[in-house]
Amino acid sequence: MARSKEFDERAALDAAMQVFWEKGYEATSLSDLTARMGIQRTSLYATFGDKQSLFLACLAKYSEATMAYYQAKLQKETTIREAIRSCFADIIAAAYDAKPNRGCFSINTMVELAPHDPEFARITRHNQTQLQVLFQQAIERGMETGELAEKLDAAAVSRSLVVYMAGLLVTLKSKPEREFVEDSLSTLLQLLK
Amino acid sequence: MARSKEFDERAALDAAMQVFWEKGYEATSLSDLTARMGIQRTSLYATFGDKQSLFLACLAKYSEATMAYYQAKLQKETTIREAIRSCFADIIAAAYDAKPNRGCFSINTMVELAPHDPEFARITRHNQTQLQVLFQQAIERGMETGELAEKLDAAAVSRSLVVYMAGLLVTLKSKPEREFVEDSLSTLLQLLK
DNA sequence: ATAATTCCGTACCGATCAGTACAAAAAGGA
DNA sequence: TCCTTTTTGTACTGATCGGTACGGAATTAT
Repeated sequence: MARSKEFDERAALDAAMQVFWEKGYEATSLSDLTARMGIQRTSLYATFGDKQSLFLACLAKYSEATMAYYQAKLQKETTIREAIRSCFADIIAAAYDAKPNRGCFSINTMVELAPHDPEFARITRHNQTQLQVLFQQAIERGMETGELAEKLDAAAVSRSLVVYMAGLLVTLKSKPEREFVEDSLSTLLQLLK
Repeated sequence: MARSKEFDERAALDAAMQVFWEKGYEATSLSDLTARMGIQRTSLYATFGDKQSLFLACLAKYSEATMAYYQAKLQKETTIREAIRSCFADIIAAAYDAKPNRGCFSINTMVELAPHDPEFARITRHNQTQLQVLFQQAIERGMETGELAEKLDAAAVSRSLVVYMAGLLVTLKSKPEREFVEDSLSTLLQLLK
């Protein structure tokens, strides 16, 4: 038999995800990846395939983690309204903490790759839709419990929320005044009344 | 004296803008630029400086044109509400016509360059703010004429609008179902009631 | 210990990148 | 017509890109 791998595949994939998330696809070089992953070029190709395959694996990993995060968050808070507000507030808080501000991996990919590649358009569109469904289900729960008004169109409102979230993630990349995004968020949440 | 330029500087700049708008900064090569601009490499450097200088000139040209477009649009329509709806409706319509979907040059730049370059963060943030002011002024006019409710917070609502617009431009890059974005838009415009 | 098998490190591939040197060509002023 | 000045086209620079060939090192089974 042969020797076994000397590195942790999951850890390496996670490191690659960080690089792609921060720099995007084109701006990330194979040297960037191997340096951060702590493995050699040859090992990378043998384990993850070429650059695009690795990127796809990273994006999938990110999507799963993110969906699990939002699913948990939307069920934990005391009220639906507060849960949703908390999702957006966390995004704002993270943007002013992190350096540099990475935003959302899926949204970044949507901007960089979706327009020229139908496969990436499909994947990122799917991620967006998954998130919208989570919001819709949360809103519907809120309507059932009486927390939210019965007249709400849960599908339409949740669609507004995810479109707005994409806008928030993008806008934060320019480091606007906190007041700017916080005012916009407060206003948006009036849609839940 | 010497010979005069053989090409139209404005036309060349406009051509460069189209390429950068469509492909972004990094993905655009000097060869892409010279091919579309119809000039030689040397002429490009002599006239516009290096790649980044040319990009900045293109972004400035785009911003001026876009602001003029929105300023005119927000004053032309019959009602403020309809004028604003029309701004967003045009974005949606353009996204399904154009191939590929270029979105907004300034927003694209915000995603690609702002996180790693404070100068680009400043420029794109400024563009975003300028647009927000246009919306705010329009809303204030609507409140004065009685078209819109007096209780509106024009600044906060206009901030929501531009954040949402960024989200719309980004979301459209994944070619979602029209229903998706149209539902979200109808819902968002309830903020103007 | 030895053989078999897999991983790892280096060094390289052709292609392309942004940017430039240089000389021929062209145009204006005299 | 001739000289000066600028533009233009070609060909090149060193660097970096994604991807790979290949041999030595390490590890397991025999």
